[in-house]
Amino acid sequence: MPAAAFDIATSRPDAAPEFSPRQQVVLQHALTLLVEGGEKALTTAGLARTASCSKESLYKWFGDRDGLLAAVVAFQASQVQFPSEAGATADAATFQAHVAAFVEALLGVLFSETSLALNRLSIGQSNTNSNRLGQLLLVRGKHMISARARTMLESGRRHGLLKFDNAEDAYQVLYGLAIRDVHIRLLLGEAAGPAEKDLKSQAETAVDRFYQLFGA
Amino acid sequence: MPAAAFDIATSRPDAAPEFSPRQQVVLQHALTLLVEGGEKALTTAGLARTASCSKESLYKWFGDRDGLLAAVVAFQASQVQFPSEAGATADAATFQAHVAAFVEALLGVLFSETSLALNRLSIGQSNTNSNRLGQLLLVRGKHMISARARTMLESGRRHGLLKFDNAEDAYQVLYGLAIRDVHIRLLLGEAAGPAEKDLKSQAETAVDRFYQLFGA
DNA sequence: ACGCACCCGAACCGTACGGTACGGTTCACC
DNA sequence: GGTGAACCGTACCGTACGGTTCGGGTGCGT
Repeated sequence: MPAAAFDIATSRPDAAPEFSPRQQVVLQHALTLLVEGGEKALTTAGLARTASCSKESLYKWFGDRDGLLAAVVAFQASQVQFPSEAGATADAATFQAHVAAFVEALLGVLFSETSLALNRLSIGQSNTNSNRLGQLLLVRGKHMISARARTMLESGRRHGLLKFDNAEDAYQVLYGLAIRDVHIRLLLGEAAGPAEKDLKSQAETAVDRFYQLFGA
Repeated sequence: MPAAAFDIATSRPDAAPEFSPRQQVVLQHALTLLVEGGEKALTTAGLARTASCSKESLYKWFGDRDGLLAAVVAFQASQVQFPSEAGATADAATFQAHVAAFVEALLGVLFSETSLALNRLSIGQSNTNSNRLGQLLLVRGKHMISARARTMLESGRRHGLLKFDNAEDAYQVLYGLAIRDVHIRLLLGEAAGPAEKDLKSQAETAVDRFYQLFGA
């Protein structure tokens, strides 16, 4: 049992695991394979060949195939960055624009091929392995974003720009207005239409409707 | 090549395939296996044992494993029934109640373990096999429901109860308000909380908000 | 120069599973 | 009673893939 294997069970869910540069390169290759061909395309032999490393190293670094998958998810989650929200509540218009920018970033992440591939992977594994991947994606992805969104919305409420009882509830409505059923359709393999590619107007429409419901 | 094999490629997507009673029993067993253990739990040998049939029959009926999976999806889609909407636009209150009932039924379907298992299956396969399963689920499931919803909303508009430009757009908003991110969280394996199990109040809240946006 | 840590590439093993073949049984129909 | 279709159970085959082992190579500290 190699001591350096990536074991998500023992690592804090909110702790950023540190991968060596070499390992990050390999994980990036794994991600590419995953985006191109789905889970069954990511075999240990195939990854070793693509990334020009040995299977022995893969097993030393990640323990087993599940550890590799978990590492891929954790690695990609650590790559996603949202725009800062410093001093975004100067006035009503800039705050609304800030919310729209947040939603646009959210759409950009969720509709990207990378995110779709990882969601497909986690969903496909969600009824096995005591569901480590799904939990990982939720904790490192969705819950992080949700927390960011809640603080943003709370800030708007404190400044008298929004009115709601429950920030989580308000965020879920914003999410629903923005994502609608596009996410699940993309996950199922439907190609994105032109309207779905215009993230900016989708975000603005969603925020407009959100303000109709929760604007002060 | 058995002549009776279920081949989704040659069957019209909107045509209901006819499975013999014996085959339906087997497909029900397959569905059970799928709900309990996910895709990898549905092996041909396992299904043959569970359903007390021979693998030979499975291959004769469904061609190969992909055909079996497609048949399971088609079978379950044919089982889902929505409440009739006959004469539901008598007055404003009953129409709104009807919309709420529709949304509640939608939530009931999408949040059921069966639907979740089939969505997980289709999503997991969506980057292989030229994506037959995802297309099947979309055409036989989502698009059917979407068509039903659009006619319902159009009816409301004709009676002066709703106001919108694009019925598809309005439906997507209704969908987003109702589903929010609950579907994807359940797909990822998160357990449904008590609030998520109260379909009726979720539906009513969603319809209330929908009327704030699209009520005449 | 020596040893040690790390790693690559390839060969190897065990197993699970998709798919096929075959003998035996039931049952409908003539 | 005979015949053939459908089907069950089981044994079997080929292969793909997860995981292990081993020989050799490279660079670094002493």
